[in-house]
Amino acid sequence: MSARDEILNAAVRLFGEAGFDAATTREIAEISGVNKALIHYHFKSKEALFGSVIEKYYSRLNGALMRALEREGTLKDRMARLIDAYVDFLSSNLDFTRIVQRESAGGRHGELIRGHLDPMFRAGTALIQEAYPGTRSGDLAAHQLLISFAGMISSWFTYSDTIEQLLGKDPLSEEELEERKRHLRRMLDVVEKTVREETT
Amino acid sequence: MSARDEILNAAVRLFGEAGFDAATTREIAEISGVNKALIHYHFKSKEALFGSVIEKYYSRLNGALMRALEREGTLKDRMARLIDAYVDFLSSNLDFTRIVQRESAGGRHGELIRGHLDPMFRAGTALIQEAYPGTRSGDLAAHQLLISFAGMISSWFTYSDTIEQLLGKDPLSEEELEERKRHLRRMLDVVEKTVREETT
DNA sequence: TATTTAACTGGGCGACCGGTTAAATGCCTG
DNA sequence: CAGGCATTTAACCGGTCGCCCAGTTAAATA
Repeated sequence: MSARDEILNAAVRLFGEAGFDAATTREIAEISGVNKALIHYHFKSKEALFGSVIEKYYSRLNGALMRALEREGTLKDRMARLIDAYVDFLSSNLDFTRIVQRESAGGRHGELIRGHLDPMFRAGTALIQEAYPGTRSGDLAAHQLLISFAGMISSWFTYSDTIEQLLGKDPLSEEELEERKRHLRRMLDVVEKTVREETT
Repeated sequence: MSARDEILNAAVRLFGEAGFDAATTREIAEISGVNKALIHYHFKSKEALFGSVIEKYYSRLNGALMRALEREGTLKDRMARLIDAYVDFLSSNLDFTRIVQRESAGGRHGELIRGHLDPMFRAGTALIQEAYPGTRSGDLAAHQLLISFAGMISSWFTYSDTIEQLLGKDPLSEEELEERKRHLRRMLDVVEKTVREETT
């Protein structure tokens, strides 16, 4: 692996574990087995390094979600796949997940995160509204549903430590993640049925 | 107001706006119109000050949720009130909301947050399981439902900036918050009906 | 009035941070 | 083999941070 990639890997790990401020370029250099001056050679600054990390992972996430959506099937099937793909991506990139959660909460890098989140949200609401015209307004409006499902998904990771205490099991294990996915599909089921009945 | 309270108010604001690391004791002192050494006189350290802030607001949150639960009504009514009270508290304490969101994501203060979250989650699951024995396991298990609703509620604040871009309206305004509450109550409606039917 | 106690002040220290510089070296390729 | 890019080394800087300490003020207590 190139030194540049080593730096990126160490960066996402440290940013995820400690947060942007507490993560030092010195430690990132140490972990990636690279001199700290090299970080400023490849990336101009700590901020820019952070931006590269975000860019890299959002690009991957976007690809994963697109792939899940583009395959054939009913909208409900594609949505179920979308949820699965989202859960899979977050659980496979826990450091990134933590970074996004921390920084999207009104941090200095909120703009960066928002720039990636916004088109995804727009695409999502448009998709729902096309299939279910009843969701253009009302208690089950498309944007409300989207935020709700996004929250249901991310909360499993947000509260993972608390859930572990609660269940006595690792919520990030393969089994528990599958159970969470079943729950989410079931919620989709229940909501979709209601929305469908209201439209007709 | 006592100097101690001034410090606490400035602290929750700065911790919320900038995060623990970026918030400096000097600026907290400046905002609260107090000498910076006084912070270390009243609270022993920056960490301890942070702990006092968390303690203060979780104590209030606990009180608000308890009050919402203890009033009479069916379980569903009490749950709807619980959701309302949670939304009201978060929207009235946005700095605290941001702090919790940031720090609960595997930060250095995760333990502190978890210590408050854990008993609330336990009480919540127990409540659901008592009323709906069917939620002791399965796709709509009590803990899954609890995490889902917690996520639905907090996500409105987590993504508030993105939602604002999306809707062109302030999601934290009185009107939009009421609309969000209606959505949440509707989700509760739909889910409760399903769980009730499955139990019988 | 004398003494204690708590609240508060100003100054500064030591540590660490991100970033810079400049010279030297390894390494691949044309 | 020449040239250019990647990387190392090591010293350094300006700035900021949390925190500590000696001392001051003022009100309560004896």
